[in-house]
Amino acid sequence: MNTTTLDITREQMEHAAKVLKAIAHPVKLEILKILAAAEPMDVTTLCGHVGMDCQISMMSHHLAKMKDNGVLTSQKHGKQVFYSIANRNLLNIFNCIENCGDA
Amino acid sequence: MNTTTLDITREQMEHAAKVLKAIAHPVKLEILKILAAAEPMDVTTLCGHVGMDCQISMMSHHLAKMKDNGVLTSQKHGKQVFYSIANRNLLNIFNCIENCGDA
DNA sequence: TTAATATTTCAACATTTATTAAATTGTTCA
DNA sequence: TGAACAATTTAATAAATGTTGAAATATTAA
Repeated sequence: MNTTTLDITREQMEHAAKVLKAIAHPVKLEILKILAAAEPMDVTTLCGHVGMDCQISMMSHHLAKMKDNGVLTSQKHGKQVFYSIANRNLLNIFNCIENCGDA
Repeated sequence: MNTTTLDITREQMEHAAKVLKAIAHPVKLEILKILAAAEPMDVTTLCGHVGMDCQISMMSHHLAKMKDNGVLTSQKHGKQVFYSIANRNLLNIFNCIENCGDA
């Protein structure tokens, strides 16, 4: 029997669930991927990278939720708002997921 | 400017989003944590470990969803159904999240 | 075969999330 | 000032999730 003791409190669990919810969406993962390659980036440019089915309002909603949950940060320069990844350690989730694809 | 190119297709992204959705919930993360320490485990025992607010029907729903998305596997022995983690690589998500807490 | 136990399924409902368009705010520049 | 642009907010609606209790299914044991 394989075992691993994870030392995580219930509160940490609640927090983790919020963070995961904030990124558990194809477009939101795409946003992370794009920012991983080139951050910071403004909303309109980001929307262009995501693809033709991207609407600026939807993008703004996604970004706001990710920012609310501490996944992203933002900085305003003139008319534009530039988003960045708050903690790039989170990007390890992609490795983790790639290795779990063929379960 | 920090950059990292992630080689992940849109399809992988869709899949990843499904997996993340399947675990982005405090109780579901708790289930993973418990199974990480002692798998396989039957539904009733699992429910006992989760705590007083656990109802067997709710547990069953959570387990079904996680199984549907390839996170868990199950095996029936007599009256009981024992659940296991399909791919323990997924547990790295916990490390990843612990390090991202203080963003 | 009936009773007891373990789990799933069903059905109803409340809550949350996603999507879209329109209205609003804030900034720059002519 | 006011036109143009970037982004957010609001509001309406659709879709997905979470929760609960009751009923149904399956297995074992009496």
